[in-house]
Amino acid sequence: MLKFNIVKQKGLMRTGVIHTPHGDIKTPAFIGAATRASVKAITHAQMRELGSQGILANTYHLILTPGPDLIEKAGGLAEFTSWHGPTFTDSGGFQMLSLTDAKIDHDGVTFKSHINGDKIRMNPEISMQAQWKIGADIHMAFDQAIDSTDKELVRKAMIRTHNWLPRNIAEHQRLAKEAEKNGKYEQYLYAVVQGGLFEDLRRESAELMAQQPVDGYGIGSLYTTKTPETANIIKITNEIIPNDKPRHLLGMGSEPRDLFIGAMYGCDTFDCVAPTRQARNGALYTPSGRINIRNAKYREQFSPIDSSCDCYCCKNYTAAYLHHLYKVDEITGKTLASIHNEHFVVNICNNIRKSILNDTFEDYMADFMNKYYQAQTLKDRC
RNA sequence: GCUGGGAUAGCGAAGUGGUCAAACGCAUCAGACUGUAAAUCUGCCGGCUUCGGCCUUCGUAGGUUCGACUCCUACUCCCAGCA
Repeated sequence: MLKFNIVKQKGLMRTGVIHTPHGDIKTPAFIGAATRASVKAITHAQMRELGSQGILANTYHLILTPGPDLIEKAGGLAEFTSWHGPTFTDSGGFQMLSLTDAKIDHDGVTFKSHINGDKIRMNPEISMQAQWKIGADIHMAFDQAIDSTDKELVRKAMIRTHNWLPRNIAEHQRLAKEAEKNGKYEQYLYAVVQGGLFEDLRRESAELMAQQPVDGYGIGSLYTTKTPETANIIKITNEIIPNDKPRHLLGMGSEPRDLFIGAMYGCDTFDCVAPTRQARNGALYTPSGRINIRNAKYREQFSPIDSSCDCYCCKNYTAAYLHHLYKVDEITGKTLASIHNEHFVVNICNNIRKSILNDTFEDYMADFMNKYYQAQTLKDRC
């Protein structure tokens, strides 16, 4: 079983430490999205420097290339990437949503490779086998992600996820025994709760998941706290799943607010592509809100994006220089901006952790929200 | 000086009698971006606007025509070749 120590808890919210074979993760923590075994535009050394505690890669993408066998041969994801720290893999379940031609059946899914059109078959067993070879510390059960307000569709995806869970667990346990025999490091499995934005479905899913012999939980198919039901769904889910296991809020974090709400209702780790993707596209986070570095007003701002920020970008470069790099499409600009955004969200989680320990979470959150979402009403912020 | 080609919005470039404020690309200006098919996508892009339209444009000045970016004349400038 994955070791998870809760250091301090208040209601659902807590701070703790997840002990993985490749190191500890102090929670709450933002895990960098490294879909193809790379946090886009950022080196792993830079990730360490900005304070990241873990990265999350995607099984589907790594099956396509370079293939799980190769990563296994390299010694696993942490070794292969020279990240050396804690790692997660997503099961490939999200690609059922993002790849429009995914054909889903009772056993699994057939994807058409977005690279060369090859048919790629995935199911719980295939995903588990691939994840064990890729060798991240924490695996996600193969589930069906869905983004729909059609309750029947959401229910079907949930039932499918439930049906697949025992297969995920059985295969995971079989592979764990095999690994133990071969002296390979331990790897752990999170079950993924589904049920969309429907409270009754979420309860049903969480109750079923709570009974399972898994190491932790992913909360899937939630996307943004802009949708008012989201916060409550996180809350009721975490009220049901076991308190003593870590919880990962899958893919949610396109708004800093998502992290506060997730942490407030008991999520321990987060991942999202938004900080790096938005950075590449010129949207940078600052304490007073998101900015677009391409905007003409930054042409002559000879001070950092955020002078209170202690990331490598803000310590060394001006907004005017970044603006220029974006205007001429120099890749360094994307790197600097990605470092800044990734640092921003990693830092929020660090501050949340400290504020839980100091009993100042509410103040920190209120202060952050006021500054970041200044133009919005209090209701919008929560 | 002669001959030929050309001059269209910030730039490049379509359009060769009406459906043209004018395709398309770039640039500009702004917006969006979920477990990443995303260094991507969208909008704007002559002026004004109560967003329905109104007004002024296609080197300059005239002309033909119901009607001209499109045809004719002159002029200005650019390019190529020949003197």
